[in-house]
Amino acid sequence: MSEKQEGITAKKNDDFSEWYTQVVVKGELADYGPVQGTIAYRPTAYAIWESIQKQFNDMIIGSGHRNVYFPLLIPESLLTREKEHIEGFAPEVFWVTHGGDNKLSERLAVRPTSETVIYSFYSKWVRSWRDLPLLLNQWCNVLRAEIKSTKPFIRGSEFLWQEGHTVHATVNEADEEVMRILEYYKILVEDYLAVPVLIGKKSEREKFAGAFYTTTLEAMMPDGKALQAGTSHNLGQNFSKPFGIQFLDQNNKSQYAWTTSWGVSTRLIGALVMIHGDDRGLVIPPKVAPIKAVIVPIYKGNEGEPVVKKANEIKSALGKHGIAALIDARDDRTPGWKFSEHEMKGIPVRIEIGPKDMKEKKVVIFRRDTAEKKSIEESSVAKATAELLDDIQKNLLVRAREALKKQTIEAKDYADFKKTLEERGGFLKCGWCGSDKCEGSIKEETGATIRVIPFEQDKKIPDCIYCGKQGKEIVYFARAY
RNA sequence: GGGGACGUACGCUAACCUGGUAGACUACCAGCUUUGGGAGCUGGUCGUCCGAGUUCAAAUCUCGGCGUCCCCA
Repeated sequence: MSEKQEGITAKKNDDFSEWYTQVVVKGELADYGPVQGTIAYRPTAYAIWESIQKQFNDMIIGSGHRNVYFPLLIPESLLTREKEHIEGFAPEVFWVTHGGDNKLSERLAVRPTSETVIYSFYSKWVRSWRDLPLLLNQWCNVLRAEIKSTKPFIRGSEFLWQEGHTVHATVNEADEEVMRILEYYKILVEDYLAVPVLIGKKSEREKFAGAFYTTTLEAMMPDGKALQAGTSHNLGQNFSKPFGIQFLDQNNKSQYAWTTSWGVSTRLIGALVMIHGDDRGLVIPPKVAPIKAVIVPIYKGNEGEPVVKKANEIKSALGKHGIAALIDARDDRTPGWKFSEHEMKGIPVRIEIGPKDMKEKKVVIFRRDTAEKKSIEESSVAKATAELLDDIQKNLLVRAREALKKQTIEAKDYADFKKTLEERGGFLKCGWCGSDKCEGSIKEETGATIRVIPFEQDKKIPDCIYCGKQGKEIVYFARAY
């Protein structure tokens, strides 16, 4: 492959960070904005996001949730009402202080998350046990001032997400909701994005600011750093009390409600780029790819017409199977150029049709994940493409699972823990005594934090990796994005 | 949170040290020729991150801001 500058020049294994930036920018997913940490989501990235929205909406609407929209601006007095919550978010809140030239009497926060503003409504809307559960979700943007190390999709000052906010009569119902959503997230992330995750709880130190407890999905990136792919929180009565979300139960007794919140963001796009991309560029999992196949007609001089006509026939054959395809019949680009470009942009399947194929009634079909090409009967192209798309989707998840397995390492002792973390990163599986002190010391000494306390615990719990006392739980430590 | 490197056209880069007409490649536009792994010829368009200072003169020197990347925590 030539080293032309418009291609991806960084290697994924040599310079991961530079490689990621090139794939995102040159693959035309995003472009940097004029304000730090902001990006434009270009058509391919936005289409992937819409695909995520569709899948997740189908799941939550099916289970009785409804979509809504709440205000962007939150008065300071409201944002600061729950103490732990504001302490967690204070450093990254953007404040609106002026309307035109006039200084506002109260500062307004641009939402970093919407619990507080939403609960100001919920306190009015929830009156009776008959109003519960209240199951609402919104798709919106949020802003968090990120001063250092921003990365497109992974960490930015503005991102898109969904935030679900539900109210329940009992803690059990809230628990069930938290787990239901976590399960939906797992399906979304693994079955659609082909990104395997570990699921479990966060430690007290790492939980959402103000939460009773937080559950999480954690993915592992090829450079050995963990990425939080989504979270689902049980907020207990921590918010219902300061915000006055109360209802009268069947016994005419006033009760504080139990609330949950949960979200996934456009960060998921970053995860799929990091996990599936290669030295040629993006690899988009077929289920979320806006264009599943690109057809490249190849011809000499004035022989193009029958080839382009054939390409159109193939496109409509694919269309009948529900496969969105694009014909690239530009005559100012050579086939090789087109191949490189579509590979860089991650289109899962390419179909090449030229004079040789026309004679034999065949086409060449190429799969992006393994870069394999083969010649097939033209009459079977739709079926073959559908099968190939399925196979690519499966293969991406299998490959990613293997990588996750290799990057999940049992630490023998603390020296081994530090050595492994330093050399290759990954999830370090070990015992933990449950003390915040050990967790904090490890973070200070190594930069690693408890990413997840898995729900599925082994029978035998090893001693704490740090203090050597009786282990309470098995946990996974990692450095994280 | 700490440290380092760097900002010149879409991109990559030269001129910077030693102040004096910003140049190459690529991309882009037009035309012609081309098409099975980043095609050729001819012509053309586009640039010194922002602000202040020093100077007759600033891409170049000084200060500040903004931005990007890397390493460590």
